[in-house]
Amino acid sequence: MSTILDIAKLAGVAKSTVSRYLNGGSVGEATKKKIEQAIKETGYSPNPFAQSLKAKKTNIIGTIVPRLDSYASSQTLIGIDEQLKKMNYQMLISNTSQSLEREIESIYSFANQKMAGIILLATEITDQHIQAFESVKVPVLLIGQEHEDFHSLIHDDFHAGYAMGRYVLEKGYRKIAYLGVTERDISVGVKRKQGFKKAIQEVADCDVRFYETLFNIPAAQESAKEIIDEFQPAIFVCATDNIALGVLKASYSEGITIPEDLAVTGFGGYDVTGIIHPGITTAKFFYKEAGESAARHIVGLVNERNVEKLTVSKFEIIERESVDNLFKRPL
Amino acid sequence: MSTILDIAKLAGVAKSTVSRYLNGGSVGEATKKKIEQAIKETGYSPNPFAQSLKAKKTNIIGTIVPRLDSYASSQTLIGIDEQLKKMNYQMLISNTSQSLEREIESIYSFANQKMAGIILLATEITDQHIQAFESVKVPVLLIGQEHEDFHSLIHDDFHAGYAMGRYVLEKGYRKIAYLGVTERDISVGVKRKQGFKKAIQEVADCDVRFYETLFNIPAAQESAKEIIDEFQPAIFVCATDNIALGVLKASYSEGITIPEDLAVTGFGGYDVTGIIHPGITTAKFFYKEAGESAARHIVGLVNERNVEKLTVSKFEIIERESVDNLFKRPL
DNA sequence: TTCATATTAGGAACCGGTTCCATTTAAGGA
DNA sequence: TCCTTAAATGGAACCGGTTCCTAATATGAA
Repeated sequence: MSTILDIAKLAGVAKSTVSRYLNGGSVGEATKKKIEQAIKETGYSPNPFAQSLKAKKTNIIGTIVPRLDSYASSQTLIGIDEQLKKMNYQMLISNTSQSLEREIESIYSFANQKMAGIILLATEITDQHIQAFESVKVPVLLIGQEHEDFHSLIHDDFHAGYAMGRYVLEKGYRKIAYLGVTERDISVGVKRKQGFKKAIQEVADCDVRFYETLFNIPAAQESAKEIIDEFQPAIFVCATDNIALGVLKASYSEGITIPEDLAVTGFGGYDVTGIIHPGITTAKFFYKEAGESAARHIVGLVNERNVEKLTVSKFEIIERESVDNLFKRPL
Repeated sequence: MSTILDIAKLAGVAKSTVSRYLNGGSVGEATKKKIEQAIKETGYSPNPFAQSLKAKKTNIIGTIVPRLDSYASSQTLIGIDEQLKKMNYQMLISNTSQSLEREIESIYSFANQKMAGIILLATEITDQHIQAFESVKVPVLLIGQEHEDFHSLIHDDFHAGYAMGRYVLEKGYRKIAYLGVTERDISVGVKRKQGFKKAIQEVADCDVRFYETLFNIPAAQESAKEIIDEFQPAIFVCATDNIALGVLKASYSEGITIPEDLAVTGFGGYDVTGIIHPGITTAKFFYKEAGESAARHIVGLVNERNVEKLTVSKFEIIERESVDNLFKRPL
């Protein structure tokens, strides 16, 4: 591997001149030619460590993600990555396997590695997170959770919840099981439910019960089975698509047909909800677009441009076969 | 951020002594104490760029992946990542969005960034790949494709194909559509088919036709529709789970019931094949375990230990509802 | 006590860039 | 033609570590 000094010697100039050439300083035409020639001959390319050492900063955005094997994560990462590439930044992924402790470690580790900025695909913001973000002097952007102290990009969980509530009511459903998750997850556990509740409160005669389960399919399946036995809802409104899939599995094993005997909705817009049969009605979020937007934001922050503190990403209700129109049913 | 010089001053020693302390050289007891104390006070942690600049090497394994949003990719990445962490290495992901050109770029870029080793989740090995690997002096490991010049870890596509063939025949199917992919993908397009063919050749009276489609679900759905019209197979043996999902969609829209009117099998063992109803019979590969194994291999190569050139990862046939037992059907 | 040999510690060079500063050269104005 | 000013270039210091070499100190054997 050749160094800047090799180029300098080959071109017969000082290495400072080569450096200036590379970084757009003032260099004469004749010298430019010689340096270009030397670089072409050797295939020289600067050592990024030497550059970062001096600059005390990289052009890398560290991205902390709780898991790699989720539709939301991978789509978001793809969006971030593609947009960063366009802006000549790199993305470095740290997968924490849903360990909050590893999240904290990653923050410090990214700071130590002189990342230009940090994006956190957040599930829960603890005091430790806040302390870590404040002690490292690196720009930070949260995705998926909102926090007053930091820049964040969230999905419109509240309005998605509201729209889903309206949708379900308009289809004629009144006996509803809302299958949510822990309230420690503000976006998924609180906001979606609040939006949904608001829609419910606007009509009378609703029999709605609220339940809580975990994020994974088997847990949701188990919960659904119990709820079906005790409450016999006409519809499950699930806080995530995975939970909806759990409900689907439960209904298969109970011999309940969808949507005739039981309707189901989800949140997320995961690919799988459209692949399976019946397709699941869901509130689709635009993860990839959100990732792209996040990339632009963090680069804005890195370059100390003015960036809105809170950005809200859109959603869309996708109608599929898992919900029937009760008003159109033959009597 | 404090530097090694700050620590040296605080402890009243030379910075070379601090460096020796950090790297396990000979340091007296009293000095050790002082340095420990200074490090604790400042929270010092070495600048990785300065270290890498001198060492001309990092402890990072660059991993090139054609896409992030596939079950196989994400599981493999998780396996690599977890194992590397255990061995005190880091993983850096480069997503190429299925562009071969970007794959080549990534190889050179990783070399330039002094990666200790490179793992490529390969789909196709071109001359450009070979040239790139040979010109950078970095250890390389291929996953998913085999090449005589490089170390590789592959799934046992041939035997999985054979086992799937045997399975299908044992269930009594004889009118079979094999829905494969391009032969440029040796593992998926050639090996699986060859294994399957071998099984077929062992029995008489088989009516098997071979088709080719793309990797994505809509394309597979389209192909399946045509094949159903022209050939009316009793079963689709699909080269990937995604293709099997396409067949499923096609049969829904054609009003064909699975497995009564048409059976389907896949390869891969994607989560979704077990979530949906009917579940898809598939040859499951152990992506995460393969990733872990790959991590151990590349680290072995980096440390110039002797590593087998070719490793074959296991598979398992998972029986689900998408295939019937024709021999047990009532007449 | 003296000499040989380990241990321990410090100083300086080096890794490969960037940047500041001083000097030379060229160009333009008077 | 001479002087001022701008452009082009080289030299040296610096970023924060590691490592080699040498010197000082301690240890143990004779």
